Amino acid sequence: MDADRVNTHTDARSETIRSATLELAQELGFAKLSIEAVAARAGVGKHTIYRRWPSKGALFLDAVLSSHETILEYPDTGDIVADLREQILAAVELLARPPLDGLFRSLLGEAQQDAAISAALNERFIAPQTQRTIDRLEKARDAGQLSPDLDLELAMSILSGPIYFQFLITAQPLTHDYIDRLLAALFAGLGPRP
Amino acid sequence: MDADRVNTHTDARSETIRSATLELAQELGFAKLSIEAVAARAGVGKHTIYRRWPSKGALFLDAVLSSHETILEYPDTGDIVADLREQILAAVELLARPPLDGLFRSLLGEAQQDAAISAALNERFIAPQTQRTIDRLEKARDAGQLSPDLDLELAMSILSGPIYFQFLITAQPLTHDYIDRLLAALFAGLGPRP
DNA sequence: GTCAAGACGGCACGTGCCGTTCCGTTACGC
DNA sequence: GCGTAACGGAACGGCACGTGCCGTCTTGAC
Repeated sequence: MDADRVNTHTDARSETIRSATLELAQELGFAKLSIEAVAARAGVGKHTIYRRWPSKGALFLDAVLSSHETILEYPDTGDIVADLREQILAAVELLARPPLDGLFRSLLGEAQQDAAISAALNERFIAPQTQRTIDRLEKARDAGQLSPDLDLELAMSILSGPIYFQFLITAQPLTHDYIDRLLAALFAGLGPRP
Repeated sequence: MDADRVNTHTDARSETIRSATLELAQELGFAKLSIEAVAARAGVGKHTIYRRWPSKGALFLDAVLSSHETILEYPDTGDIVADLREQILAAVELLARPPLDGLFRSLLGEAQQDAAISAALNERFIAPQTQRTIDRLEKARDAGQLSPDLDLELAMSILSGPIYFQFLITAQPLTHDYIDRLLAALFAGLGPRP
């Protein structure tokens, strides 16, 4: 993707703007966030913002993702279920709990209405996260812990989908217990055990 | 939920407004939709719209959901996998393909930023749909086609989650083949077969 | 050391839509 | 036939948009 579509500059002024954006987003929510308010809070002209980011959505995405580059690495203890559980819990604790939950939800919402945001979100967050999961699943498959003919991209959807569904669609709480029951059901399969 | 939160009036004028809303949403997308334009298209004063719906989002939700009351009923042939497959395909064909896909995506996006929309969407669409799935799953469990200790709400998340994930997050196409592979993997389970 | 070029903060502008108010007209219940 | 309520339409103040135009400050080439 075009590197200019979303600003990733590291100069101090860009950092100030990102901080002001995050502050205001926490205070007002994404919907009521305005470029004018960000400029005022950051002590910066509006031009300086428009020169760096093409839209409010792009600025917001960059601010949110830059603030937590934490790579949510995958543990590898050799036990795929335990490792998936740990990684999912870490992601849920970070993204589906205060203070980030509202911002992350807004980000996913905005991506539904702006193709550029959707693409940038995929490139900077979803795709890398997906790839790490697939890499870990591949090791597990090689170790005989997964069905040998399992499509790993499909497995990724199966693992992530119910979490996002709970987060975005039904707005039910993502408890540790839910994740344990989810993993158990997925590995056992829906059908009756012979 | 408060019945006034989302208008469901059936008078002719409300219907005209809903139609104008859908037309403009198709032409411009939800983001560029405005109450002023809807009022002009419908030949109606803005007050007449504000009297019926509290926000652009509420009007949009009502317009989209009212236009397709199609209840996406569940077939019951006795074969749970075949029935799930058919119902999922019907839902995907209706909501994830033109002309409704963009509108449905916008609706889910808006729900992430407006709690009232989220609640109304759940009440009018998500919850009923969920309940129909659970009812069908219960029959299947009683017939011994599902693991007897399966949590049916969890099963609902497991079935729907990957579809929504593909639709909202990765923006990958929802092919028939994908759905077949999804169902196969879910019923077989992720773990190795003994 | 000088100086041109560019980025900057600040201010103002025209535009579009918001949600509300007012006005004169129409439709309907009693 | 009369009063009430909803109506279409126009106008309102307000806000944020994105874009100009200032005068200042920074920076790098020579």
